[in-house]
Amino acid sequence: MTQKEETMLEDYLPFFEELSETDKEQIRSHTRLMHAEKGEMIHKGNEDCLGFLIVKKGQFRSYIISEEGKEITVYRLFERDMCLFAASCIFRNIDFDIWMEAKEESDYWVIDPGVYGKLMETSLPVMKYTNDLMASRFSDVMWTMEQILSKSMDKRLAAFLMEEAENEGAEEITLTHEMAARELGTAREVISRMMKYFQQEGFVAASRGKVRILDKNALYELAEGSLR
Amino acid sequence: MTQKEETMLEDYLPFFEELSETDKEQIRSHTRLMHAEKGEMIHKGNEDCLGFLIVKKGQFRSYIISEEGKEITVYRLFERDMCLFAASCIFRNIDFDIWMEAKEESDYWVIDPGVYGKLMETSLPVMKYTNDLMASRFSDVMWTMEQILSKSMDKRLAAFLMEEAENEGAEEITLTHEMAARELGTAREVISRMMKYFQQEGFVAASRGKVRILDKNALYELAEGSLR
DNA sequence: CACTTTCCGTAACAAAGTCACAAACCCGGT
DNA sequence: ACCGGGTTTGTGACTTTGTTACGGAAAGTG
Repeated sequence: MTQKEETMLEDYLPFFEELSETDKEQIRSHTRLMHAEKGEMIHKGNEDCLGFLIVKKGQFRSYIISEEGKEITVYRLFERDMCLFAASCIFRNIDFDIWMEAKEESDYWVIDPGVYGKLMETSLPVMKYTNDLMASRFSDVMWTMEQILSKSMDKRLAAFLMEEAENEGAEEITLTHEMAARELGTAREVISRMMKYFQQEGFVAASRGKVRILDKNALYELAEGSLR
Repeated sequence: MTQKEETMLEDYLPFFEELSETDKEQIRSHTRLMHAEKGEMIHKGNEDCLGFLIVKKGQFRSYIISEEGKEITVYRLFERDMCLFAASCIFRNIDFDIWMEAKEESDYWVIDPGVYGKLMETSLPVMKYTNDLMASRFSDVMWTMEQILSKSMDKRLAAFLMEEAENEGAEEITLTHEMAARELGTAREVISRMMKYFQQEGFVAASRGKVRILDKNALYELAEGSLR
């Protein structure tokens, strides 16, 4: 790892300055900078215990998956976001499996779970930060839960399309019906039907694997209350 | 608060022995023993900041509620369980509203949120315990999410009925269709339809506000994979 | 008992999920 | 350019779940 990268890692960790010099060194020497291609899975349920994760560049989606293979995204990670659940082995009370996939080409740091765990057990600022992070993800999941509970699929899809356009910084987004279904925890056919409706109404134009947003306002009105 | 109650509170808090004498005294003097009648709501979304909660006796359900009034239970609290979310004001990253209701006549302690918050900020064991607790509730919620995502309503209802029977320690449980619907996040009519089916199949016998389990094995088979 | 409230049953319809299959599209190889 | 195989989308038929709108039965109250 180069000096430049080290410096940046420190910037990304809010508690870094509060650590002792030995702890800082521990982190520096047990952090890997990694790279993921678009679509690459970096964490698969309980198959591994990767470590504490910091997004340097790019975007990830965290999702759960049922035995039958049905997926739903529970939260997203963007630049500077961090996640504990790829290191669930260091938390004895966590017994769910989460999957993580790069939404685009991404760079991320991984702090060794053993090192982070030990640090957490001995440093109040780190433990506090960990707690804040957990609370933050908790809120994400609760938000998702509320959406599932109370919003109809057309509203959720409209919100999702707007977010994707926002993320990509373009009117046209790269997205198959299958992908949207996985995000929202529904079936591909349901998305197809709604896309057909959205097209008929002139909200979007679609071609294979692409969706172009035509009427932002109409989608916005539909999505009302489902936007973060 | 009598000597006897104080002694018991200490038994319920795993980190108590690790505290300084002044911190112990802080907790002792800022904890109230409270009582709730069956059906009583002890926490309503963001209306209050009750404090850190410890169940002494009884049972609570924590649920979320949509704008339209649709509810779903996200986790339960039993004897010795604790909960942070009635003190969400001390966590800046928590921005969801949770409601809590006594499922039966219950006794519980409430530690003042300010005192708990301060203690947490200064004591590593308390912060660690808080973190464990958060992780534990997180797991509960993720479990609920998976159920919603992948289990059909009949399986979820079967599982719920068996749990209720387990909790009450009896074959006959006190439960209206409305109550079951609120637990599972569905509509009363859906429960009615399924109860009718369960009765026709001879799984249960029902009368107004009561359900008696007749065929435990059949329900168990249905519920397979939806039992905690 | 009459009256009110709560609980349950049900029909009719809408939304969403499942299953099955076919058509359209894209890409690489010839 | 054409062919072939994989991927993506379209669609119909059907099931399950959610919604709306009732009415009636059961329990509680004065």
